[in-house]
Formats: sequence, structure tokens, C-alpha cells
Amino acid sequence: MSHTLGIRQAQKQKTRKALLDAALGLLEEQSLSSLGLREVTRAVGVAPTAFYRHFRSTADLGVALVEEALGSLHPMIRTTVSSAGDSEERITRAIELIARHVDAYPAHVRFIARERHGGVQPVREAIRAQLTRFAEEVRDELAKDHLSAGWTDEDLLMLAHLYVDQMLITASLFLEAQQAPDASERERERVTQVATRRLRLISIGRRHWLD
Amino acid sequence: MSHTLGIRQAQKQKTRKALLDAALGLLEEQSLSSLGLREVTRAVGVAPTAFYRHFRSTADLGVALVEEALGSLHPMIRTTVSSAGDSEERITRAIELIARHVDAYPAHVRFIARERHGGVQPVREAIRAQLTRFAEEVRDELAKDHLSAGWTDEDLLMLAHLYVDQMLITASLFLEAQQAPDASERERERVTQVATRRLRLISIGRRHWLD
DNA sequence: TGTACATCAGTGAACGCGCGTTCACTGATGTAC
DNA sequence: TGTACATCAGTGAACGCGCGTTCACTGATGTAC
Repeated sequence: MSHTLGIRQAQKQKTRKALLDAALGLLEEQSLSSLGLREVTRAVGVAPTAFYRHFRSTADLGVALVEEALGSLHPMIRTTVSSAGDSEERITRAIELIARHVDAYPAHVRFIARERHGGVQPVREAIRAQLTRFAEEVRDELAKDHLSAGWTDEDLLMLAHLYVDQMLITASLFLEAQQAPDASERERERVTQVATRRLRLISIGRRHWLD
Repeated sequence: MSHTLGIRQAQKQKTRKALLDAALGLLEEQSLSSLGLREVTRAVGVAPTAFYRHFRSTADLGVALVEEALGSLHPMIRTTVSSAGDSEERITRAIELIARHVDAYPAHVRFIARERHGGVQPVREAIRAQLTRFAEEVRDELAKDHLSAGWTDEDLLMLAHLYVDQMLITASLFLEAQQAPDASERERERVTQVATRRLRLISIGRRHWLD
């Protein structure tokens, strides 16, 4: 049987999750560096002092949000890069996956895009560390592809970073499309098209890299 | 002779510039959404109320900073894209130009990277508008190149956006390299190398786009 | 050039408010026997 | 199973502080004659 937490631990986890969720909601319209501890506890309905039972500061909460937003994405990225099919099919599948992820977790995506270059150093570093891991994982999968024969490890990592950056840019574009006042379905299709073509161009560059 | 401002106008412009400069300095360690009006006036040495003679709010000041950071860059971008030489030479020149710009205006570059997805809507929109203009200008220059024969306008704009995004990513990488505790010269060279290869791969993709 | 009045960038006091943090506390949950 | 004590998540009062904004003001600069 699975490990069962005590009542006390379970309740603590529940409050912690409520704080993270409330913070994520409040961060749709501001940056982490202006997020107040009292704001968060007020949204949850607990006393301001309860915050300290879970996090040292809002920066600390931000680092936890990075883990929540990106920590579980690693297996998904690996399987996407190493998936079957020809280049065009894989591009289509990858972009569809990004679109669905943005639909499912818009606030997480916005948080990462916003804080990647945001004003809170520990959070920037946590995001950077996760993205570096993503790039290394993408490189590992790319290395298995026969198209990578003759590539240096450095160039594979360069390409992997290019893919990771495109993934983020695309996610951010889908997010903007989502918020478009009307015709957001049209916007969504436009983003799908332009992101597909970007990846297609990169894919072509990849195939002719060693020419 | 050039238009001379009255003493009053000249002094007002001087105070306004001092507010912008102070804000830019304070924004190295925080986001615009947490920047305080009193913080800025304190740094300049004027009364808090003086702020209102120049800006309605810190968001308004942020929009002015976008103009200052990006407004003067248009001619530079046009000439860079349309410059002479073969593909490799142009890539080298473009990256060197970015590196020099980051050295000359690090705070402006950081501000744009930070607030592009930041928590202040009018500033995000001002940045977005400038970057759209950049992309359209890049497209116009690309369209003159014989390599663009047969390209749709849509695809040219896609490529232009790809270039603009790479420009920002590269600038942001140089900025991080600048802050590296030691061996920042090594870091700088590493960034130059990886940015060069990225552009090279995109350039290869461009050449074979219509294959 | 000189005078009388208008403009307006910057001042300084005052306001109400929400902030982060401290502290001793409460009472439900956990644990030892 | 029952009892006595320990733990600790969440409370609520209190603190000093800096915030954005208002208002009537000052005095140098600008303008009309």
C-alpha cells in the first residue's frame, strides 16, 4: 500500500498547495518581485503568519513554483523528441503537445515566461537550471538519431537549446493567443502555423548542417 | 541654428532624464511592477511629488523607458540586415554589434528582457509593438535579397521574427556573461560561438527552404 | 530696457493604508507507556 | 484501549515603516506691453 501521511501532514500539504495556487493566480497580473505575503494568505484565508510555516519568503515560494511548473515536464520532453514518424509529423505532434500544455496550465506557463528574466535571482536560477536540464535531455535524445551522425556534442547542445527556446517562445505565443479578446481560435491557428514553419526551417538547417 | 529650449524646459528635461536613469538603475535588481515612485525620486534627490510633473505612474515611466531603449535601434537593425558580405561575415558582424550594444547599454537590455513578459501590461504592449516593427523592417530588408526569391511574405515575416527573437536571446546571453563572477571574457566568447552557430543553422535552413 | 502679471517645476506637510515580521498563544494531532 | 505529555500548524495582536496621493505653497522663468 502507498505511504499515508498523518492528518497533520496532510493538512499542512493542503495549505501549502493552496498558497502556491493562490500565488499563481495573483501572478497573472504582476511579477513575483511585487507579490506580497499578506496578499497570498488573504487569498487563501489564513493568517499572514501561517505563511512562514511553509516558506521563508515569497522568493522561496517562487522557487517551489518553478519546481511545480517544470519538474514534471522532463519525461514528456524526452518522449516528444524521441517520438516516431518523419520530421513533419514530429513537428506537428510537438506543437500540439505545447498547445495542450498551455491550455491545461496557462498560469504556470505565464509564470515561467515572466520570471525567467524576472527580478528575483533565486527564481531565475531555478528556471535556468531546469531549462539546462531540458536542453541536456533533448541533446541526449537527439544524439540517438541517425541524423546526428558526425555532429559534435557542442553542436548537438546548441541545437537542443535552440529547440528549448523555441518551445518556450511557442508556449508564450499560444498564451497570448488564448487571451486574444475574440477570434482566439484563429489566433491559435496562426500561432500553430508560424511555429510549425519555424521548426521546419530549423529542421532543414539541421539536415544540411554537415553539407 | 538648432531649436533652443527655454531654461525652464531644459531643466525639466534634465530632471526627467534623471528619473529615467535612476529607475533604470533600480530595475537591475527588481521588476517594474515593484518599483516605487518614492524610490525613484529619492535616488534622484527630488520630492516625491515632483514625479507627477513627468509621469502619471511608474508604468508610464516604463513605457518611456521602452521608447528610450528600442526607439533609436531601428536604423541600426536595418543596416545590419542589409549589410554587405557573405552569410558568415554578416553573422559575425551582427553578433559583434549585439555584443557592443549590450556592453554600452546593459541596463536597457536587461529592462527589455525583463519586462517583455513582465507584470505591467502597457509596457509589455509597448515592447511588443517595437519588436513587431523590428520584424517588419527585417522582413523588408530580407525581401531585397536574391535569396528571398520565391518566398511568400508570410514566410519572410516568420524568418524575420526568428531573427529578432535570436537577437534578443543573444543579447540576454551576453548580459549574463557580463555578470559572470570571473572568466567573463571566456563566457563572452562561448556566447559568441553558440550564437554564431545558431544563426548559421538558421541561415542554412533559409538557403534550403525552397528545395 | 523695465515693469507687472502669468506660468509652472519642484516643495513639504499631511493622510490613511497595507506591508513584513515578532511573539506568546491555542488546540488538534502524534507518541510513549 | 487509555492516559499523560510533546509537537507543531495556524492564530491574532502589535510594532514600526514606507508607500501613493492630495494640497496649498514658492519662487524662478516666461510673456505682454
